[in-house]
Amino acid sequence: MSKPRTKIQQRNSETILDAALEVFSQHGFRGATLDQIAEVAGLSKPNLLYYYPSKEAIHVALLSGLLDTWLDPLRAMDPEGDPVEELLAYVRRKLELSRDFPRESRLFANEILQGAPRIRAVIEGDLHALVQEKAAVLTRWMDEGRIARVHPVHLIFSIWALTQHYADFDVQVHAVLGPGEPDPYPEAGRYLETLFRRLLAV
Amino acid sequence: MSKPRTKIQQRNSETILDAALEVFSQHGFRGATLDQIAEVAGLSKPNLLYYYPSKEAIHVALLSGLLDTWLDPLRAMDPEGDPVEELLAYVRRKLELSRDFPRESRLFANEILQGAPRIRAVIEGDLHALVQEKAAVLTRWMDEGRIARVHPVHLIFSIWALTQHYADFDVQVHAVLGPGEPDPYPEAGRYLETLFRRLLAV
DNA sequence: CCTGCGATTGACCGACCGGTCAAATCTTGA
DNA sequence: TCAAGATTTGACCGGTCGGTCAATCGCAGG
Repeated sequence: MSKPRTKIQQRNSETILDAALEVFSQHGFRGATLDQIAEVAGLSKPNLLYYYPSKEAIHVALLSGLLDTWLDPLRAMDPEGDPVEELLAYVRRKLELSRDFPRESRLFANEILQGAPRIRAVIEGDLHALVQEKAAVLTRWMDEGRIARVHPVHLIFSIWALTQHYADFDVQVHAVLGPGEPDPYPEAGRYLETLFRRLLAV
Repeated sequence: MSKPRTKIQQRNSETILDAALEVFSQHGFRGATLDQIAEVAGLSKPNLLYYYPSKEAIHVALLSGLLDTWLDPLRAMDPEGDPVEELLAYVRRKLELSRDFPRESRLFANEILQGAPRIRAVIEGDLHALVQEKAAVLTRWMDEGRIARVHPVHLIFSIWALTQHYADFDVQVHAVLGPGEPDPYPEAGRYLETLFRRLLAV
């Protein structure tokens, strides 16, 4: 768990992780090769393995570093704030993550698609607990009549699904919209705001 | 394009495609191996290549066979039917596809995630045309005041995202819900019906 | 200048990959 | 029955994979 010490170690470790993110998110774990990652990173393959003991170690480092960032917006949902605004802020922040970090989203999607072999424990542990905690907050808001009553966990699922879709299925989104509209995110933001406002209105 | 002729060819071709679906949907194209597929199919590797000329040919056969099935529910949306009921029927049918054919959904997700290298042409052609056609129908319905005005293509995206989520992220869904509720689909169906009824209500 | 250690790499290894091929086996119809 | 074609497979090939290792490079401190 100790962080890199020298400047060179710091820099190369980050370079490798960034290159690995690029390659893993595009080809999946088994589809990615160390040679590809090394080439993108501008390093030799043995040099990669000087900083990380194995291909899997790079992947794990990437995933564990990512999970916190990914869950932060949900953690930030304030139980004492205005329910609709808190939820919409979460939707907005999550959509921004898709727009600004599509590679991270796809890396995560790849991992889950393949049965989450390397992060199942975290998903069944931390993620499960966090969602259940926030679902309780949502249920309280519904009990207080501040948002409409829907299944709280499926509400969270729908936020994930709708926002991540724009990163994970980027190619499809652009192909279906056609070459006319290059950036779908502004319209997506408006659409999702409408959707959740109407869903949650009491 | 000619279909298998003898009974044996028919049976083995299907066996291979089913095994390939199992393996490709779980590991992606590059992550899957012919040996794995052969083992699942109960055939030898050279025997696989007697029926399909290459690994890629199996994958393409799978994808092209799948796309029609996948798009049929959207085609079935009747421009002369009741707007809300037509849309909800589409949502329901799409959710049933996720429940009954999760491997197909994951295969498709894998392909799109990796940039759709093998079906980009179809996506930019047939799929684009079909969605634009149906978007025009939705726009007409909005003009007639029969459903609320939202961006029609993003409406279709949201149906895809919300329904496919339950197949593609199956592991996450089950982990987050916990071992208590084994089948999320009934609740998902109710949730999505509520969501789209409220979104579309005029 | 040298010395010592962190950083880097060319060459290589065994395993596995997609695919080939000749030979063997099975099925069918005259 | 039996020849001919369809089907099946063990053995194998060249290439690529993740990973190793000894040798080298480069730089900071004395």
